[in-house]
Amino acid sequence: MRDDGTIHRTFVAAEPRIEGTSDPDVGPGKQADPGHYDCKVTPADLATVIRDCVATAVAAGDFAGDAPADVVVERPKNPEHGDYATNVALRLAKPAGRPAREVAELVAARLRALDGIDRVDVAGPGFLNITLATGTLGGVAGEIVEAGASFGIAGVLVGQKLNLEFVSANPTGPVHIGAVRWAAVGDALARILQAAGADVTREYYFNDAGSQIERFARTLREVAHGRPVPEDGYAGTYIDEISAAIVTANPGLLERLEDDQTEVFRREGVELMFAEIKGSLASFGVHFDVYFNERDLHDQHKLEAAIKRLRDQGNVFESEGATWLRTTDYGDDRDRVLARSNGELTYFAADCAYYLDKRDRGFDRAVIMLGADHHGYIGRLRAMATCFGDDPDQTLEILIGQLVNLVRDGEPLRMSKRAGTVIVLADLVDAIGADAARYALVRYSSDQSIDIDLDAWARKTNDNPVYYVQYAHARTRNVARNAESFGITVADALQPELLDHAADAALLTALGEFPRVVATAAELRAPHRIAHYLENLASTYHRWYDTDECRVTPKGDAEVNDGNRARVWLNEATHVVLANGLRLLGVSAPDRM
RNA sequence: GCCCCCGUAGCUCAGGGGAUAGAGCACCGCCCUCCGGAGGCGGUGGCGCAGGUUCGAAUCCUGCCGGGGGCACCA
Repeated sequence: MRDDGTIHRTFVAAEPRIEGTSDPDVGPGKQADPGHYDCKVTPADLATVIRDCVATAVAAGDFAGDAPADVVVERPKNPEHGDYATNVALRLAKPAGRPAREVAELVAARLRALDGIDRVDVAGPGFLNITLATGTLGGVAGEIVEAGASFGIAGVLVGQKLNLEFVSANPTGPVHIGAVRWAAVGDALARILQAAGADVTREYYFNDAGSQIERFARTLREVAHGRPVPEDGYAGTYIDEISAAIVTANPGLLERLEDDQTEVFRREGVELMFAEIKGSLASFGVHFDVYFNERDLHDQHKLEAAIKRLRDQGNVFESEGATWLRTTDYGDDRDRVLARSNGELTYFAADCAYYLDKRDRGFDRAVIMLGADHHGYIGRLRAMATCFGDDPDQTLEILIGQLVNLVRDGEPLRMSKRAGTVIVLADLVDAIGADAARYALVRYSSDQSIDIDLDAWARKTNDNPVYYVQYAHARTRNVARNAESFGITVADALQPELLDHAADAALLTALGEFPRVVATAAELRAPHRIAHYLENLASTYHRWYDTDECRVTPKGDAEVNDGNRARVWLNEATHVVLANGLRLLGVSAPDRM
């Protein structure tokens, strides 16, 4: 018997909850007996129910100990192990001072008394394998269809006000491939965090001050005059285009004083570059709530204010004519310069001011996504937060993602700024489309460095995961269209007990996992978990679709029956979850392909 | 030298302490009188090495070995 292709996620009841009990005033530890449960068990609150059962057993003196802080309920890999399984008894055995299987039997006895649970078996070292009553599981389809777009919304992060900073590419060139991963992952993560209940602000830090901008401006000016690109300048066709555009828009510009010219090229060059960056991100489906200008920090003297604040905290010192922050007191491997000996404020000083500004804007936590080449920033940023008097474990979270390479014809694409062969966001979208690009970039753990094979992701075949998932969604819509022509729709009430085939159960339990997958993806900042879940769900759906007993429309010239009418709900529920999941990844869910 | 990430099937990757470690691709054998075969069913095949913690380790800790990236009064 092969695995049903689905994943096994967990339910965790971390907070004591008493929903699902008959008396809201009776806490878990006070229930007299399990008969108090007069409402039906549903998969969604199974963890809570088990937790309460354990508490009841303890209160009744079945065994000693406390209900564990979290009860883990998972979908067993092996279908013979029931619909759900829990290891509570294994965790309870030690404090109870009794064999795990004995404890398991005591908990099982109480679970069996509950309405909605068909069977509870004790297996292996003391696992509880729970089989839900047919109608209990089938009801999931109704809950999902009813919840629609809001199915999957979890509350694990409610009350958290997060600032999520990502991309933040310098406006001295188009968004290059290295930053594109963060555009895709950052945006997906923002969606997932919001689905988990967090208040999320997407922010782009726009480095429009500093020497790299001056180099950019000088390059534009030199190119306009037909002179060679400066040694430390930028190259690429975009430079020629922007330079020419500025000259056209400003007649007589090249006759003005050099410094005046530079200022015009700087201001308008940054403006044009930024418009292009925003445009390419928009074509990628990525939008920011805040574009934060570094220049504003300078103009409003926030760097000086931040340094004063740090000085007041006693963490600033002068040495060799420069002003330093003593970050080594808080784990950094060297102290950091805030103001150089020539009086110029450093980029790090701007980082300090920017962090302080985020905190002053009321964010509980600044989440910053950086490429692996910036991992050295972690130490100094955390130390800086500590220097401000914050606890960086609470207020600062730096997510490091590994690098991405593009591959074509099995060969890595070598990129050279000088040769103008830089691959930018727009090129990637042109090559494989926004859907495939986003999916390819979020499908892998950010801890993993990845090669994106342009040929593979451009293919419209089943070795392309994004098409596999999208096809499954399109298939749900096609089935719905066919069903409608038979008059089979979700307008008819669901009879959950008719969803009684093993394939129905496999699909229902997979669908029911979605909220937990969203919660886990949010907590672990791991969008790729959504992608893997969707691929497994698509597989489970296809298998269900190919099961003759689970047809939505009648086979041949058979009459429409209640089984068909029940299964259109399951088909619809699958559509809802696939669409919701794809939306979290910023990938479209087509009705037809 | 120090720091970060990775090492799981031939390949690309999942597996936040639990039962027989999963999927896709590739390879072999099947399934279109049947809601879209862009699909499904079956088979072959794996945790870098060595210790440690634990009732239980791919998962946590230490050390080694391999691969990738980083260590500015640059931005």
